[in-house]
Amino acid sequence: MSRLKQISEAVRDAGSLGVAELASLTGASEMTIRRDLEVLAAQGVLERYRGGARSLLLRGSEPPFALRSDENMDAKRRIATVVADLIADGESVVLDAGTTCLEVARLLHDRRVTVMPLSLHSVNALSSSASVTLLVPGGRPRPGELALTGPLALASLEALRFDTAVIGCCGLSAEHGMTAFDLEDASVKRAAITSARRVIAAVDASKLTRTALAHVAPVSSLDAVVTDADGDDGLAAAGVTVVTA
Amino acid sequence: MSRLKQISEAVRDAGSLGVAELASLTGASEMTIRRDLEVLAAQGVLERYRGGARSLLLRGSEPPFALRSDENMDAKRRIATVVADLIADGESVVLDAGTTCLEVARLLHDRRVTVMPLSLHSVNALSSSASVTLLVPGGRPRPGELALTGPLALASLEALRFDTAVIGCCGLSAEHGMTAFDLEDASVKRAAITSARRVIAAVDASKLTRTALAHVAPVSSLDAVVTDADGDDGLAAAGVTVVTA
DNA sequence: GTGATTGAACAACAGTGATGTGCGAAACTC
DNA sequence: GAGTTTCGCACATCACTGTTGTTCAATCAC
Repeated sequence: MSRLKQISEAVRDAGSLGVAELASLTGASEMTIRRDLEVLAAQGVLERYRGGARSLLLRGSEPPFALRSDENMDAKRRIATVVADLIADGESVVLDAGTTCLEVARLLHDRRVTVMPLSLHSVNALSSSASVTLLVPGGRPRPGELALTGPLALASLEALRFDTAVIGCCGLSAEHGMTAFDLEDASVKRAAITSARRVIAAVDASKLTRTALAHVAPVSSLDAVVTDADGDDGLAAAGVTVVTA
Repeated sequence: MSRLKQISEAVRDAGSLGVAELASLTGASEMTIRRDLEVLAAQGVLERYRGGARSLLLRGSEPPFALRSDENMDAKRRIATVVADLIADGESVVLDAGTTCLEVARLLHDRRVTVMPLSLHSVNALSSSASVTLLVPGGRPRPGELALTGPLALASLEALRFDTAVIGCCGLSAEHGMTAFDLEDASVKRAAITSARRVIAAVDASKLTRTALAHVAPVSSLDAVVTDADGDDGLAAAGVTVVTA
């Protein structure tokens, strides 16, 4: 686990922590801790005060993109590989924001497909590709996540129809369906689902036990769920095709 | 001048050149030349054949973004500084693609403004800013340039109204007005001009003697031209405010 | 006022990317 | 098909960048 993540979790669990304590916890020098705290404060994870920092992470929110991006890489890669295999050459795909979908974008780099990513991270991953026809949706990028949201994003999605939507989410269960932490995100995901003929959810197993604030869609609107470990989560019983990577 | 640029010009001037000749010209090893030619071929600058490469640069087109980006940096920076000073805090700005406008984007990074850049390069330059309200237009990024074009881009521009448009161009003269190499680009620039109350052209002096294929707008639609050296180009006589950086 | 905390400057360090060399493989010429 | 050229992979080298730790003067909180 990266030191940044370690600090962010320690501060979140304790509410607030001093620089010296974090230094002895991580084994790094105090100067390094200060620099780390500065980075985390810029990401909105915590708030500096003289001598330490206090957590700003709400219970219902998720840690920022930079801290999630290198977590569970194995699972994400395996899920992304399966998703990429489900996509045929020539297809048009709308690709959700999030770290798992970013892995899918990387795997599509040399494929002959049309892709509209809903986050600038994926746009950047694909912008150097000669084989991908890249479409950028409009919108306002949310800081850190760089997910494109707002009226411009919705308008872009409404103007187009895709073969497949690849959607990540923050929570997925047979009972509550697909849920997201952010209301804006939820409406963009919904628009993406509406504008696609086939919907694939790419979800690591930790999300299958979780439910977030904003409802996106019922499981009945999903054509397939790709995940990394099978739990008895009731999805299959609800009639969804579950693929385990 | 970078070796890449040197190679690209040598091949363009000669039509085609061998690896060995390029190696002795640049002083680099043949292996390095091969790697460079691979890069340039990927950018569409030239075409490899066994033993050498043949130029693909048409006379009427411009060299790709990567080769222009570090040319005339001084002039671009000076122009960009003046342009940034013309923009007041709180303004909404639509920012054209191109290397000069990218410099403007960099200068706006810590300002309190709303910006819609028309190229992904500028989007990336601004996406880490906490003070800029960033709006991404939709569109299809042109390879290399990453300028957003097409119906999605036009729709994004039509949906919004800006205080100021900062436009770069490939040619500008009192007689032919503002011109661009690419037809798609021209229509995006036109839409940007239409959706802004004030139009600033950021143009280095080399463009003032040139005219490109696609007509964008007459000089009468420009409120100010910022350039780096004054020639007797007739712009001032045509009633345009010319600012020399 | 006093002691802890901070941030800037500098040095050491590891990681990354660019370049060159050697060699076997592929391709072109005759 | 033999000989020659060209190619690209693998590895060593080098410069550069980004990270970390140390020192010290300035700043802040009490």
